[in-house]
Amino acid sequence: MKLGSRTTKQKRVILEILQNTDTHPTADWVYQEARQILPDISLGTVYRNLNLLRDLGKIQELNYGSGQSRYDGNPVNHYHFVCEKCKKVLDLDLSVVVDLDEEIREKYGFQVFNHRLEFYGLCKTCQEDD
Amino acid sequence: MKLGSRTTKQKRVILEILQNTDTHPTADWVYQEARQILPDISLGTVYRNLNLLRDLGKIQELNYGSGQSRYDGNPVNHYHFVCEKCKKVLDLDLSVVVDLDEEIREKYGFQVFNHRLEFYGLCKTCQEDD
DNA sequence: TTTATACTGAAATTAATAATCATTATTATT
DNA sequence: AATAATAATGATTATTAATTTCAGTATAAA
Repeated sequence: MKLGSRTTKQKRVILEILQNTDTHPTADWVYQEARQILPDISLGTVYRNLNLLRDLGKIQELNYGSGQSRYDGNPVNHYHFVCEKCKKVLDLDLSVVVDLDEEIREKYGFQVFNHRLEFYGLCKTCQEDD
Repeated sequence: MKLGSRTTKQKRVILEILQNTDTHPTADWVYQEARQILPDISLGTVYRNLNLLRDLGKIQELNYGSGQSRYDGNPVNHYHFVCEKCKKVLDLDLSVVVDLDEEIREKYGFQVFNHRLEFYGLCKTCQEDD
């Protein structure tokens, strides 16, 4: 038996929470949500499973600035917009630019696994009320 | 008088250290370097000035994963490659794709200030010794 | 239906960063 | 130059997010 091989209700609930939101929540938000379903779940278990699910490639961990990590239930690469005022992270429907990976491979000889692209600015609602 | 208005030797040394390296160092590395020149400088002062210089737009703070922040003495936008094995952060000489900002502005109505693009993989030396 | 061990909750621990505060140094004003 | 106002400092403490520990529990293989 190896790490991450057993299905537990905690693991299942955490993954479901992430797959049913597009808010790219923090570990603590996931914890609060999980408690609604499993009142005795601990924050440590949430962190443990978030790391596990990330390592298994089922979710993505996002980092913007030096704040806490955010988690994305969509494991497929896509880009994000981060509002600098309300701090919301929004999914962008842009075609992923794969040719850049190739350009770097050729130009520098690096092996490129993936890339991340994020945009920073003000979302629609935050532009209005300023 | 307002915050960040006075020139101190600590501030000058920290900025010079960052401008004379391309290693995108952590706060602690900057601290160790600064102590060679100013033995009594404190880590708190290093953090304070890094935040200040970032807010003044003279340096950039970089975040890859949930580890510690890295700092870039080049305030102009450019892209990075992060080696997942040796953790080195390398500058890339790619033309900045400004048209993407415009595309998002049009498509979503967001005001875009800037964007970040980073590539993850294995650098040349880490590809060899695996 | 026993056995091996992955996973858990609770608590303690770590690591990075920020805040506090009395003192010092810088700049503006006399 | 001397003085005054206050930004910045070093030293220390506090905060925060995240990880680790550990005895007990639950999962799944035998």
